Amino acid sequence: MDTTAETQRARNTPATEQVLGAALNLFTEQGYFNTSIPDIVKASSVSTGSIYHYFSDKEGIARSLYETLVERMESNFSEIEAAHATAHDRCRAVIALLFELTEQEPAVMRFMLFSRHKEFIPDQKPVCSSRPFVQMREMVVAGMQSGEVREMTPIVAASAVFGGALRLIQLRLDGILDAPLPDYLDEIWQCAWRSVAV
Amino acid sequence: MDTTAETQRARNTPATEQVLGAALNLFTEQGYFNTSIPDIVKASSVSTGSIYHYFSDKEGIARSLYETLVERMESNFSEIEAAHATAHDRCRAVIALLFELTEQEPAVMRFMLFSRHKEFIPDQKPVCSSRPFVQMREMVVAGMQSGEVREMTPIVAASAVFGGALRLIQLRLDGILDAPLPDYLDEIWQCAWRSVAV
DNA sequence: TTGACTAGAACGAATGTTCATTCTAGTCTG
DNA sequence: CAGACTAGAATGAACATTCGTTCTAGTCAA
Repeated sequence: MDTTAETQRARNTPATEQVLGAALNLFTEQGYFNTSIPDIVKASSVSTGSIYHYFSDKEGIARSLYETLVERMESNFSEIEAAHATAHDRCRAVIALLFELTEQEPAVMRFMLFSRHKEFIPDQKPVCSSRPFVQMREMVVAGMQSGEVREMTPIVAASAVFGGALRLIQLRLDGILDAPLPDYLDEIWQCAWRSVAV
Repeated sequence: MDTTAETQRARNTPATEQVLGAALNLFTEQGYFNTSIPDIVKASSVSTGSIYHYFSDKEGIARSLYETLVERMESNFSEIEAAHATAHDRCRAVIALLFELTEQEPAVMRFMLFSRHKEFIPDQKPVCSSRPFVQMREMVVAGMQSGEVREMTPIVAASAVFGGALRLIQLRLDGILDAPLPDYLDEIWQCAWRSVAV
């Protein structure tokens, strides 16, 4: 009720989109702390004054960005849950989506998965406890209940299923993997599923 | 020859140890950019002047820390390679070691695995291409050559083997896992190995 | 043994710069 | 013309780094 969440303005004007887009790129290329407001001004062609008109402060830009992207991921995952019935299909679809997103919008992925949000959005829980990650774990647990996935500590199972894929995403974003991720989808998925299937 | 690497001083005086220890804690607790030199002065009981006597600058502290820890990990892994003959045993030992280290010295692990070094040590390759990670991949490849591990893209195999464990480490450091990691060693190792064994 | 001399180490106040944020003034638009 | 929006100069605080000085311990000459 008295949380800072209410402070959020940031409607979807072209200006805010400009700012969020520029901030996303700068934050992921150089890091949040190496990005100054003047940098964002230059990259977005939106003036200091306007930025502070739409956002409470620099942190507010990051918060707004983060919330938007988490929501997007959340609804992506919900669609997947609706479109597929089995844990097998759902988990595979999640990995396929993450792989494609990484190729299409690396900055989004970098910001979501591999930023230390805590450092610049102080009152933020780690990504791992954000809704999308919870959804991923729920998919695995559902598979355990339906008998597709062997009985074991749920979070360990989830780590086994998604760990390899997340690792590949990191390697790809770090430039260690040359081929696009979807090329590896079948291979890593076979490993992932074999590791937990009954 | 003209690289900055030579500039490194930082012998092992008590003072430098103090500074490195304090920096490790502060960097991992609050992040590099949220840590000021005065913070380090307070936490280490070493004066500003002395810090600049031993280290070229703030970045130099981080560099020194990083290099020390990478070397340590490197030699740990070499010992493991010497002590075990099969890919199976080596990889398992690596995970066991990482799990124990995470419990014993979480800050070390956090700094090594989950900091965005690029952001504060500009000329640093991503961790994933540091020696220890290469060693991990080599272990898997060796296993493929010896017939223990099924034929597949090496880096995908390595991700499958270590991905789950690394994920658990992250979850543990983020406070999502309550039990100490070694409790999960058998379970995750079974998954990991099953995912790539012939 | 003493006292002069030296060099490295330690100190923390002073400096200059960077940067988030604020302010004042101006410009559209309904 | 009123209110939302834009603009960019001005402000002030925080910070990394420098500098002049002091301290400590070792060396050596007499």
